[in-house]
Order: sequence, then structure tokens, then C-alpha cells
Amino acid sequence: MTLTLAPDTAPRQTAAPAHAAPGASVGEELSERQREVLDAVLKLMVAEGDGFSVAAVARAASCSKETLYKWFGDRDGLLTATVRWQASKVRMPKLPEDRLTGESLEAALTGFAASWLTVITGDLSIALNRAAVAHAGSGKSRLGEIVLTNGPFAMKRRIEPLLEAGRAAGLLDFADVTDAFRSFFGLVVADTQIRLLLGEDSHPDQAEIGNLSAQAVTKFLRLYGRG
Amino acid sequence: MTLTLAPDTAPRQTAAPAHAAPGASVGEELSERQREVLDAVLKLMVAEGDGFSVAAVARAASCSKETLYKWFGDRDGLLTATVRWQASKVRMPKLPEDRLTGESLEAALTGFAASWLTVITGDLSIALNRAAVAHAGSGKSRLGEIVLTNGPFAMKRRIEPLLEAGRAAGLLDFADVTDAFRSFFGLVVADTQIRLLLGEDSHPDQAEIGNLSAQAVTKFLRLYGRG
DNA sequence: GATGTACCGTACCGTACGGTACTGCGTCAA
DNA sequence: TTGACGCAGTACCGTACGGTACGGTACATC
Repeated sequence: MTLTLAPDTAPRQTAAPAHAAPGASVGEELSERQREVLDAVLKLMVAEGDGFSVAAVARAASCSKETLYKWFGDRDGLLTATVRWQASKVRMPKLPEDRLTGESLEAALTGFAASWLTVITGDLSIALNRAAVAHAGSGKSRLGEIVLTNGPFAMKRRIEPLLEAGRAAGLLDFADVTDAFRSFFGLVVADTQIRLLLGEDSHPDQAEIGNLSAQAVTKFLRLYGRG
Repeated sequence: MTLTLAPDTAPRQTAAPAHAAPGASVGEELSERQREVLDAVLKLMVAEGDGFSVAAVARAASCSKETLYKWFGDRDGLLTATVRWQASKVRMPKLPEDRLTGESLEAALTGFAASWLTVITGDLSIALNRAAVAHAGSGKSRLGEIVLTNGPFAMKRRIEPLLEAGRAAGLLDFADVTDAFRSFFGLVVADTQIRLLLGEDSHPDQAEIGNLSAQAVTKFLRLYGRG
């Protein structure tokens, strides 16, 4: 039996529930060949935005259009599967497991910041976010929702426990964890993402990202650190 | 003689220089009828993203396609003129003119923050930013550049003098004004804009914007305030 | 070897859209 | 009154694209 991500009987629905965690099992449901195809789509998106035709995908992936339609239902299904596939590949740094200290908290926050900046300044993330933003505009398609879930929301879900742990350990002081997250996000990302999305090509390298992260965390700790 | 924004001899170039200030004189070069047409385009963009057809514009504005092409050259010229036209309408709060005090600086910063949040959470701004982001992806067209110039860059140009003045008055303390601006932008905007662009429909009302602005400025002053 | 299946390559179809050309009408100036 | 002109309305053209159909091939299973 063929694995069909968007069968005719329920076109827009994949096997994964709507608000599932970062698409952990998406990769499992795809054959090797299908993953190759989706990687080809990712390349195309980086190269040309989401303006490419399905024929171009078939050409780039050396497969037939008919197969694409059988596997993914329609163009939107193809894009959706691609975004999910990419989302399933992103990994975040893990939290410190033993008792938090000032140093380990700062290191963990800096790690998150650097990791996040690395992701959002990457060509792939920029291309996918552009596509998602564009599709969020014209209704029709849940790309925006998916990117939102696996982007800002995923970051929030990952960081808030760290902040709470910091507070529990007497290292941080805040009343509202959402507010603290907002500040963290703002200090880290600032205008970087919107500028890149709008086409400015000032990609920071790893050294700059290191600096930006350290500075952002320093400021965050000056605002929310205890003592 | 007809006012042609994109004459055949130089299709992509308007009368205004490429990196002109926020399009101050754009409105001057447009006839009343042309402004009506562009306002119709703005409405369409809010309603449908930038997926509308030129025929739809003609229908919505009760004018002929031929006129649209004569005035604006091509679809891109129409979009560009629309973005410029909207940019020329945005006004920022003015700087305090007499000697800065702690109170007037805080008020000015809060005013800027609230004004900026009001703009970027507006349907119009969201629609235009979406279009600009999408076009920045597929090369071809300078929408991204224009929005960048009239968005983040314009804000930076307006705020940095205020920050410098605050430092000169002994109210602020920072080494790098760009860094200070980055923090200000981040604390004010945080994840608000990207979430809206990705389709989340949690538009803050004026009261919330007031709160967010005040909190952002409080944090900013805790980071950069003197005394 | 026969049958079925998965897939590639490609031809094909309908449509929607960007862009152009033509027609007719109202306005204004000579 | 007449002609020029700007523009609305619409018909038209070429093309590109989403989606489908079909022929051909490799491989597996019996």
C-alpha cells in the first residue's frame, strides 16, 4: 500500500494531529525517496522562493509530476510536507539536567540564543518563513500555522521551563514568564529576522552570532537576574 | 502631458531617487484619481494578500486595465507605487524640541514605541509586509527594499537622534547607538510582528499597546538609563 | 513466463492571468 | 461644431501553470 500524505478522501489532513509537537514523527512516515524529493523542494525554495512550478520540482527531483500528486495530493500538500519535513530536522540545544547555577543558566540561555539566531539567519529558514508569511496572507494553506508552531511557539515552549527553573533556583526574578520570554526573544532576535525576510543580505557569521547572543543574555540577566 | 510613473523608456524607475527619504513627495506626483486607484489596491491587498489580478484592481477601482498599465508600467510598478503611496502616509511622532528631561525622554520613547506597535499591528502594514517579504524572496522587484527603508530603517533614523540627545543630556549611557537601538527595537517589537505575519490573529488593542510600550521603555531605561 | 505494481517521462487539457488593442463616451479647447 | 484626448469597458492573445492521462520500464511475486 502506498503512503499517501494527502489522500483524496481527506485532502488537507496528514496523519499527524493538527497541533502536534514539532513534527517528531514526520520523518518516520516518509520513504527515503520521498525525503529526497522534499529536500529537492527545499533547495528550490532557497533558490527561487515559493514561485517554482510543480514541473520544476519533478525536474529537480527526477521524478514524475504524477508521483508528486499521488504522494502529496496537490501543490499545497507538497509545500506543507516540505515545511513539516524541515521542521522535523531542527534540533534545539538541551537543557542542563543537574541543579542550575548562575553559570549554567547563562550558558544555557546563550546556547539557546545562538542556536536560534543560527536557525533564523539560515537561507533555509528565511525561504520557509517567506513562503509561510506569503501563504498566511492569502488564507488557503496552513503553512503559517506550521511555521509558527515550530518556530516562535516551539522556542517559547522550550525556554519557559528554563526560565521557571532559573526562578525556582533563585537565579531569576520575574512575575510573568510570558513577559520574560518576550523580552528574551526581543533582545535576541531584535530586528534581525524582519530585515533578512525583507531582503537585506547581512547574514551574521558564527562569531557575530556569538557576540549578539552573549550581549542579549547579559542584558536579559541585567533585567531579570537576581543579585 | 500624462504623469507616467513607469514610462516605457525607463520602466522600473520612478521620478524619486532610489534611496530617498520616506517618500515624502510621492503623494505630490500622483493625481487624485491615481491615489484613489492605489487606495483600492491597498484594500485588495488587505483583503486577499498580493494574489489579486490586475483585472481585479481595474474592477475594484472602476478603471481600465489599459490605464493601469499606462500609469504604472506593469503589475510590479503598480505594487511599488502602492507601497510608496502608503509609506508616504505614515507619520511618526515628533521629537521633543526643548531640553530633554527624564520625563520627556521617557514620554518620547513611549510615544515612539506605541506608534510603532500601532503601525506594525495594523492590517495594512501586515498586508504590505507580507507582500514585500514574498517579493524579496523571488528577486524581481524592490518591494522589500522599500518597506525596509520605510520600516525598520526609518525607525532607526528617527530614534537614534533621540538616543544621542538623551546621552548628551546625561540621561542615557551607551557606547554604541546601533546596539542601543537594537535593544529598543527588540524590547518593543519582540515576537509581535513575526507572529502576526505568520497569521496569528491576536491584534493588541490600544490599551495593550500602551502597556507593552510602557513596559518596553521601562526595561530599556533600566538597561541604558543613567541613575 | 505471466501478472501486478511503482514509478519516470511526457504529452495533454483547461484555465487564469499579464499584457495589448480596439471601441465608444464624455470633456474641453479652438 | 469639431477634433483631440483621456479613459472605461471589453475582447483578445500568448503563455505558464496546476492537474491528469498514458505509454514505457524496472522489479517483485507467484
